[in-house]
Amino acid sequence: MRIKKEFYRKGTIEIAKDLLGKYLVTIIDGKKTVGKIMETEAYLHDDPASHSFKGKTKRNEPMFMEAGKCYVYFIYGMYECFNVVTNKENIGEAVLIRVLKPVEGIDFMIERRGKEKDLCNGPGKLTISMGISRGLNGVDLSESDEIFIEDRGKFKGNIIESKRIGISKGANLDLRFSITD
DNA sequence: CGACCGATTGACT
DNA sequence: GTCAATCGGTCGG
Repeated sequence: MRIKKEFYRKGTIEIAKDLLGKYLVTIIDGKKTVGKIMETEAYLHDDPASHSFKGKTKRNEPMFMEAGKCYVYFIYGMYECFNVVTNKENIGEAVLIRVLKPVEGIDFMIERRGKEKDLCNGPGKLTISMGISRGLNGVDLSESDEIFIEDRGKFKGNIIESKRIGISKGANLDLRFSITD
């Protein structure tokens, strides 16, 4: 069932861990796709690597909205990355979804990606496969019919903590969380 | 206004 | 392993 608003009212790191094993669902253009969340990364307000570090701007404004909203940003001129906004309004924190395991609508993912491999194993890839774009910025995950997260229960396993990758600024804190299948 | 650069990816050595 | 692609946000003049 769909995760309720209360889920997002916890600490950012706790949410980053709790999102593992949950299912991200999008219904864009009537095409339903579902992916199991396999890897996340936490971005905190006092973190030099976070977009929110230097305060609110036009770009990162969704990060400062209430918990449970979407933050989608455009990066490197060609990719978009999907985040779940956390913490209270006016505190810019979020959890980046890095890796999904395709579960439903795989044909739609292949159609959007134009290839059959590597559909969701990276933050820029999963947004393409799931049909996520900047138009979803500020959308509430507990209310939208286009994008939401489901808890299908049953996940049990070890959470692996590791250093974040692909960033130049900031300490290599253990803010990256993943599970195996 | 111009210059720089990024929470990435894919192609290539 | 290396590196170019590509463009909106941000910052300095």
